[in-house]
Amino acid sequence: MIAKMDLRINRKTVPQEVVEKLRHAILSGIYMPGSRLVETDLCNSLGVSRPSLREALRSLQAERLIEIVPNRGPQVPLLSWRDAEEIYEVRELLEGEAAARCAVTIQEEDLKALGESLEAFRRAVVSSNSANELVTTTSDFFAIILRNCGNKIIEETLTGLKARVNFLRSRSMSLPGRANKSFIEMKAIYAAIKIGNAKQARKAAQEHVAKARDAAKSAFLR
Amino acid sequence: MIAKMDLRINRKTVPQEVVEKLRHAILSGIYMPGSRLVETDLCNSLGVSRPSLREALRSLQAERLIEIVPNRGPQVPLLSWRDAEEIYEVRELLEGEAAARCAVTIQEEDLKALGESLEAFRRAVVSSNSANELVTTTSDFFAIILRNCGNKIIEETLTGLKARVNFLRSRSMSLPGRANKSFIEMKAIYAAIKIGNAKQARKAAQEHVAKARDAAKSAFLR
DNA sequence: TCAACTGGATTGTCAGACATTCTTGACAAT
DNA sequence: ATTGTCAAGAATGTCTGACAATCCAGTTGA
Repeated sequence: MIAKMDLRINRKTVPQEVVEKLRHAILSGIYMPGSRLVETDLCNSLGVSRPSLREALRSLQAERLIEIVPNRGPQVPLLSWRDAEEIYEVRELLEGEAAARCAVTIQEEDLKALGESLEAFRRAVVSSNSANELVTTTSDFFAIILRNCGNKIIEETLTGLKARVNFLRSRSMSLPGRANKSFIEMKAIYAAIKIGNAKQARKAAQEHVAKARDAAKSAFLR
Repeated sequence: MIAKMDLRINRKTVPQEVVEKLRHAILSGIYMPGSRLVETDLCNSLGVSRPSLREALRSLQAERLIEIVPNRGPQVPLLSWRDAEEIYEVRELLEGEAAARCAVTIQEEDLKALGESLEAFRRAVVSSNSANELVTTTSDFFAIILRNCGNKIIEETLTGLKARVNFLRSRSMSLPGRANKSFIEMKAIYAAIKIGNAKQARKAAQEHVAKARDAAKSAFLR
């Protein structure tokens, strides 16, 4: 069977590539929160000019992945617990909504992909060798829900929070037992979506976020 | 009485100023949706260099105020009705939440400001000389609610939608009778916040957004 | 009529330069 | 010992100018 071919040619511009590389670097913790990013150094290690780099930095700034203080340059922002709490509050609203919508609109094919990503997460939980694996599979699971919620604004908003959410996930997933509980909650979301029960899907998603927040709180404040 | 002094020194950088000017220009309709923005022209009229301008364009792109197609440059995006609908859906969720939170947390001083901005809107409705006045006063009213909702993410998200929301407002406010209905709805939101009733505030805000969507729909599809 | 081509317009990208501002360490004053 | 002042060095803010890559429209030729 031939997979859907992606005909989009994406010739990436230099700033776009820089954004992706830096985003990945920040997310994987190469640059510690609070640390400053020196333009000249970045230019050298990335092999791009300062104007291109600075365009990329502006994009990352808009994504809240970095802060740019005038005359001090860019730095990776620190995440306070209150910041994290606010993120969970918004997630509870929007991911609940997304799951509910998804339950009614998702197509067979994407439902299958959702099931597979849940299975991938399960495998990551039982093998539990890599914290990173837990985060990416969780992230994939919710990304599929977002793609199928039928509202681009919700999708964009939560995608914009992904960086920080994954950062929080990497902390809470390391708590003993959290990954497994997380799996049970996600299974409930999947089940509700599968039977097309919007109300139940919203509730399950909101509960998951609430539990995730509690876990993150203990991981954060230790 | 001495007003609260703002001690923040805000020395603005060139790109920041460009962002503000272009944002204002786009919002006030100087650049029509779909029209292209030519970098050289913008540089000349703004009196800045291309690198500075391009940094500003990246910020505006992240705000979804412009689209940048590689090798074609920036342009003001067209807003489809589906796009608008999605915005109203998110507003219903987030502005409802914001109003509810605001009802419990707002301080005396800001409540007063909220009342004043409602009064300013009323005056704009009765004089009804300027559509622009209706939009800015409405926008101010909700901006105060957002500032006091206690969640920066919600505030940022809805602020990011402000451009397009105001565009839609300018259309629907021109419908006969809409401005007045809008005032009644906003008065209900204010009343609920004033008595600190979160549930009622959420409901009023959601109802307002729903009505605004209906109005926008008829204005949009005519 | 339609395909191919060509020239101008526009964007993508870089290098280099200089003014401005911040940081830091040293040194003087209280 | 703490505070204040100052200078050097580092980093950012911003511009100019240049050239390659790409797109678009009008022209040419079949």
